Order: sequence, then structure tokens, then C-alpha cells
Amino acid sequence: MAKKHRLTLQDIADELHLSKVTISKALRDHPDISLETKQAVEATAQRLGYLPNFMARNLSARQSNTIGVVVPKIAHNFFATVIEAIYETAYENKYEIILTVSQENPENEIKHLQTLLSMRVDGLLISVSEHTKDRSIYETVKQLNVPLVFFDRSLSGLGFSSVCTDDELGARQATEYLISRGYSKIAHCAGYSHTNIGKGRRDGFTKTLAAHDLSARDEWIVEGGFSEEDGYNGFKNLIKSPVLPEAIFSVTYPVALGIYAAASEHGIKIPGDIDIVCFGASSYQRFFSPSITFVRQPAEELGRRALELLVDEIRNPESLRPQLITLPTELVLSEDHTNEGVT
Amino acid sequence: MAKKHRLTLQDIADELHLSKVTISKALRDHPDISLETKQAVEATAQRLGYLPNFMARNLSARQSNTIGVVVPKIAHNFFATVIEAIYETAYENKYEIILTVSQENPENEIKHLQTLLSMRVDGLLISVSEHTKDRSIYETVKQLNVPLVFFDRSLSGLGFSSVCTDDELGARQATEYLISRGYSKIAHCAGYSHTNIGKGRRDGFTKTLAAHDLSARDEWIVEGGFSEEDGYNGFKNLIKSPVLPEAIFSVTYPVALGIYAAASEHGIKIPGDIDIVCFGASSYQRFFSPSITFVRQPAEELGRRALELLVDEIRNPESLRPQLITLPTELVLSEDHTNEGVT
DNA sequence: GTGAAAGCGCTAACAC
DNA sequence: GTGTTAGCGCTTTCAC
Repeated sequence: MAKKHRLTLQDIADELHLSKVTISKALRDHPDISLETKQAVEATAQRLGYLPNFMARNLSARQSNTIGVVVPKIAHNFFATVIEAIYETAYENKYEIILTVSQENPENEIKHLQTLLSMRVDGLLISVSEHTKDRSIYETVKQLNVPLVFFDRSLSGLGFSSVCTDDELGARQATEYLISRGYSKIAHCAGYSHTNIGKGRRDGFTKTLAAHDLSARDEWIVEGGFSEEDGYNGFKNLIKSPVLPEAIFSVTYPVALGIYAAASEHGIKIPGDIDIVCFGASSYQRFFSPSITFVRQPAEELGRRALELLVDEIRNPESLRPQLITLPTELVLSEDHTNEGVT
Repeated sequence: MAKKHRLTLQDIADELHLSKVTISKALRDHPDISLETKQAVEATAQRLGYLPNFMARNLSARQSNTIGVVVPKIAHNFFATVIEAIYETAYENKYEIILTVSQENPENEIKHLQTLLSMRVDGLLISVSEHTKDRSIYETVKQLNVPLVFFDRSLSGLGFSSVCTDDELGARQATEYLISRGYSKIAHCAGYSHTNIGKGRRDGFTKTLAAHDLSARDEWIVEGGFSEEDGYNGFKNLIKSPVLPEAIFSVTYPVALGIYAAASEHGIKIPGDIDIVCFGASSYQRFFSPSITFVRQPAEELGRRALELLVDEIRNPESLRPQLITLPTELVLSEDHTNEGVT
């Protein structure tokens, strides 16, 4: 059983005694072609079950209508939400998405970027891994003149646009809240300072403390990654301190989950014994207790804006200068705390 | 500023005074080429920053090393986990993934399938939407001879392989558990019976009841979709019954969340007033109370197996007959219940 | 071992 | 309006 010959423009052309160029134009609704012809072509294409070959089309047209995306992780509420928004917005704009996952590994990130470049994507949407340091691949992208927009986790100084959360604002909201609750001994399970989000959140934290004439003991700021495991390890380090903090500001939701796990191993109740505020949360959070106070990240908007900005840059390659967009956060109080006065 | 001319094989060929055919072969490690030449080519390709053009390569080679995936949703723990496993396994097998999202909409599903076919993906991995009824697109795929494997949500009778959860087993485990807890009035927020997973879970439920000489009142089996909203509406319907059930078996985790939301509006405590068991859960579930008893779905394994099976079919197009793989589930008791004897 | 010729399926430029 | 010609960048015979 030989591989079935897939229909081509020529097959339709033969059927209608026209040339394949006419078919090609008709199918793409080119003004050259008369309405009658278009309809006839459309009809037989439909009848024969013709499906265009995008590889051929794209090779010839030198564009793929395709956008490459690199994220550190998928199965994490924040990214899953951003990704879903990216998909929706892409389809509205007639772009297909090629999604790749770095797994927080810079080497994967480079490999995926190369693959996407080889696939000749029209543009790139990147959230860099927590360990990315080598920027040469991004310089290559710049040189190749391929539009790129960072989202959430960005690299500055490369001349690319970015759409990020206002990390410092969110951190300030979180910290102010903890201070308003009467805590003065506040710890921070922080993200790496070489990442924009780690640094922004940490800066917001320390600045807010300083504004209230407070400060955190050195060992109360534990720097690490953004995963459950990092939170777990972070808490284990934290409790080595001779003085325990009254509250913790966690850099991400997964980190907070790790903190929970570690704390429960030590018989420490959260938020009972040590209170917590978290940057980001699961969308399921509201159904469960302890319902924690958290900083809401504008995940959908982030995905949508990033994609729209990228499409803009693809369509107007020359006109635009890099834009650095920052979206505001919002503090969401846990039910336990809002009810406090009542209870 | 003209669009930069991307490097081609010819550029490397010129540099080395060889033909582009030689370069092409050298880069692909073709046995024709001598080691010296290969190394020289490799070196200058590296130096010049050559990136192959996959569109051209794929057009010429008539294969894309690409797999198309259609899922109903991303931002849902089960699918996010399956998708992540698919990505990992794909990379191990040197395939790129084109992921599309139907949003439970059959029209999107068809459109995406056509797009993927037009992109000439080497194979297809599908989890059908909850409303899919028209099967003609799948017959087209069959005719085109494109390998396709269903995962989790499948369509039978089309001659395609599938990798699914043992829904009936899981439902039996859940129902047996509720019965063992002493409940006899058990409701089921069910999925559509025209879907394999809706039907399997419902069958497991009713059969188990029957085996214990029990049965559910008609209005205790509420059929709907698989989302939070469906659970919410389902519960609203459920409580119209003159007799309230003592427990609910929920067809999915999102449905259980909807049930929570609706119940709390009515001042009904779950699992206090009405107990619940759920098919599937969030990976975060264990950190929170109420920690509910649930049926664990083998999400990673499902993704991995489905992709491996597909790759098999791509590589051995003739030899294999459709396989229907079913993976077992496992009941996970909530902490609240396991501690019961002790408390 | 290397390369010239042909073609993958399509589109763009230009003639008619 | 429609068709001819010439590629897009690569791979596959098949000579040499």
C-alpha cells in the first residue's frame, strides 16, 4: 500500500483545466481572480478534500504564520494560565503556536530557541529560565532580526520588548500587609537575584521594611529558585535561625507549598504559628483552607499583551522601539483574615 | 535596512569551495562524506552560525519530525500534567510538538486538525472535546494515512489506537469506598454518556451500586460536562431532589470544585454534610483541607505511553494494528479519613 | 568521496 | 483575468 499522494494545486488545476497559479490565487482570495472562478475552485477543492501544504507555502512566502514560545514550566498554575491566554490571542490573530518547555534549564532554552529559529517562526515569546546567564543566543536573535518579546521573566539591555508583572509593587503590597498585621520579624523566601522577578520582589520587600524602620536578619532572606522544592529547602534553612520570624513573604506559590510541607514536618502550623503571604496563587486556592493572602498576578493579561505586542512588531518591523510594559498586581486578602473582626 | 539574508547551504559551500550537496550530507552525517570534510563543514557551519531551514528540509524530505496535539484545555491539572509528559517524551524522541486547544469546542477541534494536517505533522495525538460527535474529520485522517492516537478521551470504531484511564475501575474504587463508609444514598455528578470517560465512570458507578443491591434515584445522577461550571450547575440540580444524598461521586476534579462552590452558597458543608469522592485531583490537593479522597489518574504515564505508541506507529506504518491501552487507577484516601480511627 | 540535475508544493513577478 | 517563468532551501537519485 503506497503512501497516498496528497492532493496538490495541480490536481485541482487539472480537474478544472486551469493553471495551478490560478488555483493558488483563487484559494487565497486574490483580487486577480473572478468571482466565478473562485467559487468553482473553492467548490472542487472542498469536494476533493484539498488541504494546502503549509511547508511549501511558507517556504515560498518566507513566513510561517507561526510564533515560537519558550516557558520554564507548564504544570504550574501561573504559566498554564499565561499559556492559555497566549493560545487564545494567537488564534484570534491567525497565528499558530509552537510551544517549548525549558524546564528551568538554560541549555534546553538555547536548543529550543535554535529549533524555533530553524522552523522560521515569525516571532518569539520567551520567559527565561531561572538560571539563564549566557545571552549570546539572544544576541543572535537580535542579529537575525527576529521579533522577540519577553514575558514575566525577562532579560534587559538586549533591546527587546517585555511584558512583566510589577514585582516590586506586589512585594510592597505583601510586605505592607504583613507589617499592618503587627509583625516586625518578617522573612522572605526569595528568588534568585539575577532574575528580574527575584530581584524586583526582594527589592520591594527590603525597601518596604526600611520605610518602616525595620529590617530582616540576614538568614531570614533565603535565596533560591521558584519551585516547591526550593520552598521546602528554604524553610529548612530558615528555621536554623536562632530567632524565628513571625511571618514569611514567599516569592511564588509553589515555593509557599514547599514551605507548608517543610513546616508541617516540623510541627509548625502555617499560618497559625508563622503567617504567610505569597506572590501568586492557584486558581483553586479559594476553595480551600488555609486560604492564604496573596498577591494576584495578571496572568491572562500578561499572555494577551505579550502576544499582541509581538504581533505588532512582526507586522511593523521597522516602526517600533522596544517597549517595557509593567502590569500592576493586587493584594487579595484571605477569608480567614477578612473575617477576623467578626469572629 | 533590508531583511538579513539568512545563511544557506550554498553560503557554506562557497566558503569551503564545495557543493551544497556535500554540505547537506556532511551536516546530516551521511556515510558518503569523509570525516575530514565533515569536520571542516561542521566547523564553518558553527563559525558562521548556520541554522538549517526546516521548512525547506521538511518539504524536500516529506516529513516534519513534528507531532500535532489537540487537547480540550490546558489550565487544568490533569491536562497540564499529561501535556508536560508528552513534551518530555517528544523531545527524547526528537519530535517537536504543535499543541492546539479545542476549548471543548468541536469546531475548533476540526479546524485545528485541518491546520495540523496542512502543516504535515507526522502524527496526531488527540483528546476529543466533550461535545464531539461528527467523526468525518477522523475518517479523513484515516484515509490520509496519518498515524493518530487518542489519549484519555477517545472515539472508538475508527481503527485508531488509544491510551486511556480505566474509568470503570476508578469509578468502582470510588463507589466501593463510599459504600464501605456506610453510605447508601449516593449521587453522581456525571460526565456526558456519549464520551468514553463519562460513560465508563457512570457504568462503574451504577454497576457497583447494583452489586450491593443499591441504586441511585434518577435525579441523583446529574449528567453534564467536565468543568467547574458543570459541577456548580450539577449540584444546584441535585439539591432540588426531595431526598438529599449522603455522598457524591464527582466525575472530575474541576466538577468537584464547582460542587464545593455551589454547596457553600447553600450553607452545606463538604465533606461534613455531604461526603465526596472525586475522579482525579490537583497535585496541590495534599497541602490543603478539606483533603478529599480521590481516584488517582496516571497522567504522566498516559502522556508518555500515548506518545511512545504514536512514535511507534509513525516509524512502522504497516506493521501495527490498533492498540487499546488501559491504565489502572488507584484510590487515595484523604488524611481526614485515614486518621479517623485514631482521632 | 563528490557533485550536477531534478523536484518537493507553493508563491511572486511579469507577461499576455 | 489567466498563465508562464523562476525561484524558496533543501534532499534524493545517479553519474563521475
